Amino acid sequence: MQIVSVVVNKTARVLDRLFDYRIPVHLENRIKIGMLVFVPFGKANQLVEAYVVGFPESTTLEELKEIDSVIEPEPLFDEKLLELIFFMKKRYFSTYLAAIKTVVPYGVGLKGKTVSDKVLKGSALALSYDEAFLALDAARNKAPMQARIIELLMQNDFIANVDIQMMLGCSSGAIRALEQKGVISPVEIEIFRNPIDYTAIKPTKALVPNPDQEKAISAILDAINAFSVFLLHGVTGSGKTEIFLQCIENVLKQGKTAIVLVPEISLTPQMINRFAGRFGKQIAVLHSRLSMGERNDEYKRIKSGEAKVVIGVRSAIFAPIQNLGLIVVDEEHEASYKSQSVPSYHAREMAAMRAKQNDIPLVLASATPSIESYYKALSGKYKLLTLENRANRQTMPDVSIVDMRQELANGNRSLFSGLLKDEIQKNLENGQQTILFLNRRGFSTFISCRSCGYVVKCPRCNIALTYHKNKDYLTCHYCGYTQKNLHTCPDCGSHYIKHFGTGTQKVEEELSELFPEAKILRMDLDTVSAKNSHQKILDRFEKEKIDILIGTQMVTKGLDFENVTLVGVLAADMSLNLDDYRANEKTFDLITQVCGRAGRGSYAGRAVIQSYNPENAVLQMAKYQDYNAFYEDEITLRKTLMYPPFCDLLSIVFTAFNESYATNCAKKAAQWLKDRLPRGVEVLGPGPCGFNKMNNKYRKRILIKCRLNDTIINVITEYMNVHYQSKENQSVSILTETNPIHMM
DNA sequence: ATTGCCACATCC
DNA sequence: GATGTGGCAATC
Repeated sequence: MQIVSVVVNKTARVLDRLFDYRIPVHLENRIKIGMLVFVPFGKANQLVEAYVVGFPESTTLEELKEIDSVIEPEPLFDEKLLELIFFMKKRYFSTYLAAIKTVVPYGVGLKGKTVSDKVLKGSALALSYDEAFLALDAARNKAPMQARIIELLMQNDFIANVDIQMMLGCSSGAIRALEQKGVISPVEIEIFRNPIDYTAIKPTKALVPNPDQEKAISAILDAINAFSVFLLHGVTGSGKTEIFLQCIENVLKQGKTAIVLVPEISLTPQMINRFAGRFGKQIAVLHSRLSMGERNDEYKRIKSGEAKVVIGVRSAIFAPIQNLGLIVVDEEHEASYKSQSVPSYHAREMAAMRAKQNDIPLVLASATPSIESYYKALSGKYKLLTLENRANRQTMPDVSIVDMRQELANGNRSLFSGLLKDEIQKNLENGQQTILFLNRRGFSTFISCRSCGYVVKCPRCNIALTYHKNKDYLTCHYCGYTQKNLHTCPDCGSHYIKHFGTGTQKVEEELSELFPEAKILRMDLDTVSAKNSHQKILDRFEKEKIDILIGTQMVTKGLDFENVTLVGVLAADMSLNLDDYRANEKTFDLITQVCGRAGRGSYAGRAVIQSYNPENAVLQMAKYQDYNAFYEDEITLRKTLMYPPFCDLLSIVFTAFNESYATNCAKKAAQWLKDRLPRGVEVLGPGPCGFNKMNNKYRKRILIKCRLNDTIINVITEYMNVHYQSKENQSVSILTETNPIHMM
C-alpha cells in the first residue's frame, strides 16, 4: 500500500502538521512530491487542497482515507525545494503552509483559476508519419499549399496558425481544409508574454577582463563543480557584473543553469538589459512588479528549461530551475534579501543551501559586504576575492564633507551648503549631470507648533506624520493613516504651525529657485509607485539630459550613467540616528554607494556630503571609502556587545489591543523561556519595540541572544505551541523572527 | 477553517 | 417535541 504525507491548505495553527492518505489504485505511481491534490478532510469529508510532501513507509493509524484526485499533475516543487521548505519551517518558526507558499508564489500553478493564459490557435499533425506521407503525395498536385503545410508540420510538433500563414504566405482556408480532412488538428499554444522588450536590446559580447577580473573569474570557474562560497568584494564600478556574465557564460556552455539575485532597487532595466544583451531569451526575470500572467509565463519558461538564467529578487532563489551550475547574490549586504513576513528567511542563507544541494559555488558580491559575510571571509569560511580598482581605471570620486553647523553659523539657512551650490553650478555650466540624495520622502518630515512644541503624530502609531504638499495632507509612513493638513495647533490654537525637516519635494522647490534654468527630476516612492515609472524616470534622466535628479534610497544603487559627475548627500546624519545595531553599517553603505554613482564615465566624479556631525568616524571612513577600517571598528563593537556575527538574535513580538495584556504575556513568556533555555542564553526584556503602538495595537518584545541550535529552536517552538493552546493568550498575537533586519 | 456533536435554552 | 445556539474537539 502506498501512503503519502500531505500539508492541507488551511491556515489554522492546529492544522499545521502532516496528514497521511492512501493512494488509490488508479493513481498508483502517479503521485509525486510537490503535487497539489484534493483530499477528503474532516468528518464531512470535505475536499480540501493539499500539498504532497512525503511518502512514509508505514503508519500507526488503523484506517486511512484515500486521495481524491490530482489538481495539477505538474509538481509545484521538487525534493530539493522541499528540503528548503522544511528548513524554513524550523529555523524561521513558520508553519508548513507559509513555508510552502513562500516557495510556490501565489498564482503559480493554478490552472485557469487566477491566471489568464492568453492562447494562440495553432495546428499539429493529426496523422502518423506514414499516413502523413500518403496525404502529402495526394495533396502535392491538387493542393500544393496544403502539401507545404503538411511538410512544415512534419518538421515541427506544432505551429501557430498565424505563423504558418506568415511563413508560407497562405490564407486560413488551406489550414481549415486540412483540418476538415482530418490531416491536422487544432491545438492551443500558450503565448509567453515577455516582461523584457527585446526590440530595444542590443546583443553584447564579452569584454576583455582586466587582470583583477580575470583572477576572480578563473577562481570561480576552477571551483565550479563543488560547493563553496566566494565573497567578491569590489569597489563600486569595479566590473563585478562582467565577472558574473562571463562565469555564467561558461556555466551555460556546460549545459547548466544559473540564478542571479539582485535587490529590488537595483533590478533596473539597465541591469536586465545587460543580461539580456549577453544571453538573449535564455533569461527569465522574476520580480514583484510582474503581472500574474507574466510571472506564470516566466515560471513555465524556467520549468520547461527554456530559460537558463534566472535573474530576480529575493524570492527568485526558489525558482524551479533544473541543473543549477552557479548562484550569484549581487549586493549581498542589502536588507531586501531578508523577508519581512513569515517565514522571514534570508535569501543569502537559502542560496547557500541550494548551492550545497547542487555542489556548486555561490558568489556573494558587494562593494560594502555585510559585516557577517566579511567576517566569514576573513575566518576562511568564504573565499575572498578583492577588486581594488575601478574597471576602466577611473579614479574614485573626490569626496568632501561639509559641516552644516558652520554653514548655519555663517548665515546660510538653505538646504544647500556653499560648496554644493558651487559644484552644482559648475555641472550646469559643463553640461554634466548631478544626483542629490535625501533619506526621506514627502515634503517635510514632521509638523510642529512653534508656540507649544506640539508635534502632529499618527493616532495609531505615535509616529510623526509626514506632509505631502501636492495633495495637502498628512500621512503616516508606517500604517498609511491619512488626514488633512492642519493650519492651527490642535493643542493651543496657535497659527504658528510649521513644517520641520526636509523632503525631496522641498529640495526640488528650493533647487528650482536657486537654479531656475536647470531641468530637475524627482524620484522617490511617490513618483515611482506606478509600474515601470522607475524606468521611465531613469530613461528621461538619460535621454532628456536632465541636469539634476533628486531621490531617496533608490538613487543610491546600481545606477550607471556616464555623464553623472556630482553626487550630493543632503543630510548624511539621518541614518546614523536609527534605533538599530546596524545603523553604522547602513550609513557607511549608503554613502559609499551614493558616491559610487559619480564619475563612472570618462570624467572624474565628485561627492559632497552634508552633515551636522562631520567628525563622526563612520562618515570619515566612508569619505575615504575605507571599508577595511570600517570593518575593523565595527567587528570590535559587535564582539564587545555580542551582536551578529557573534550570535543570533531572536525577536518575539507580542501584539495586543490592551497594553497590559501584551506586557503580561511577554513577561510570562520571558520567564517560561528562561526556565527552559540552556544556560548562557540571554533573554532580554520584555521591552518596547521601536514602534510601541502600531495600528492601535501595543507591541512588546523579547530579544534572545544566542547561537541558534536545535535545542533552542525546540524550546521556542514549544513555547509557541503553549501560547497558541492557551485560551488566556487569545487576544495576544506573537511573531517570532530570526535575526530581524529592522528592530521596529 | 470547518464540521458534527452535544448540552442546554427557547418556543408554541 | 421541535428547533435554535454556543462551546468543544477533531481533522490522516
